[in-house]
Amino acid sequence: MDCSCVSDILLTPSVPALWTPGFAFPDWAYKPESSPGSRQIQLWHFILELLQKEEYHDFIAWQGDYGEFVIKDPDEVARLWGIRKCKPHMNYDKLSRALRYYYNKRILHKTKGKRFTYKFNFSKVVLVNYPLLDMANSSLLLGQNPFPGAHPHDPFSPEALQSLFSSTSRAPLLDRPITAPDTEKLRLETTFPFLGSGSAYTKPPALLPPYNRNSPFPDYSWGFNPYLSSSFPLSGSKLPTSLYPPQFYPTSLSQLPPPLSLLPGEPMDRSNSLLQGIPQRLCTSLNPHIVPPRGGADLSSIVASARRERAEQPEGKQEPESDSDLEITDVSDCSSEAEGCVYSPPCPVPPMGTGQTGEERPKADAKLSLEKVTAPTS
DNA sequence: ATCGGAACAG
DNA sequence: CTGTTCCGAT
Repeated sequence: MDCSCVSDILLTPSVPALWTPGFAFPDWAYKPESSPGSRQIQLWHFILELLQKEEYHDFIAWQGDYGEFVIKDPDEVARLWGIRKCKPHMNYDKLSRALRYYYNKRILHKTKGKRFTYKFNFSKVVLVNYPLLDMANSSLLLGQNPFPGAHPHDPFSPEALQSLFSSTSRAPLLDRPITAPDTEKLRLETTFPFLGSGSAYTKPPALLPPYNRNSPFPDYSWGFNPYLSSSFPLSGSKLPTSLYPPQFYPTSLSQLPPPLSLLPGEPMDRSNSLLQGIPQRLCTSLNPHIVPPRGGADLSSIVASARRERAEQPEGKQEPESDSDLEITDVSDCSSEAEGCVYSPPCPVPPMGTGQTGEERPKADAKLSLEKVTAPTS
């Protein structure tokens, strides 16, 4: 029998087909690898998604320090994971094993003493996915507080994370799904060699050349560097620049609507202006050469962050081994028929109600008011 | 509960 | 490579 794992949280109504790219996982990030046996969603990614939806807060939720989450219902989470991967016999024991593999990769680590509690290495996972967060971090390094009202010292505060991960707080940015024919995958490894596997930590980030010096890339002052698209020429040097095409950045950060208040049980009105108060000048001051007006990933901050994360490593288990290559892979369902719904713009309405395994509990309730903003016909 | 080795799958 | 499946050890 074929487990119809087509439906999944990713496809539930809580996530609009045109999920706002830019902050959370942009649709292009989910694009399936056009190679046979395209990869499937990764566990950490899946976890992040569960975490992001309130519907699952009974099973898994943020708790404790930033990046820390607790699996309240291991069996349920395992079940969901199993559904997603078409592994009917999945259980927490197995899922946790997979989770443990993340330790060495530093994507996760265990919060000792707390049952079923793990913690994300957001400086690693998030930064590369969330330029804005990175920006926040950057500004912190600059002694500024990008989030007036937010924790001055916690770029990864629960509030920040919540709002960044929450699809319900996502503001529709520029639309235009970047499904450019050549926008295949973007390996972080490619973008951030020092975060990638292989050369991992043996290649100090600090050694990366400044991005304007002898840059192999032309000066695309508007932020989007075509070189980052598909055929990223890694030949000579791998230079990180702006991680995302311009449409992934808000025209003006201050235009972003305030993130919905989330994180039940925690006072967080103050974080309402999380993404609003980011001074636009930061965008330019951080990376004047590459991403002037729209903000973007700042290399130095990422580097700093990566380092900090490293130092953070408790049992200095200097793993010369591969450190995560947080590849953003596709999230299409496990069936080879990923064509059905690739979770991207063309993705129609989640095929629910039909051949569901009946195990899912959609809990439809998303009342997203995300209107599709069609290109601001500039 | 948690960990991590080992074999194995896709 | 990312898990999945087992499993003995702690």
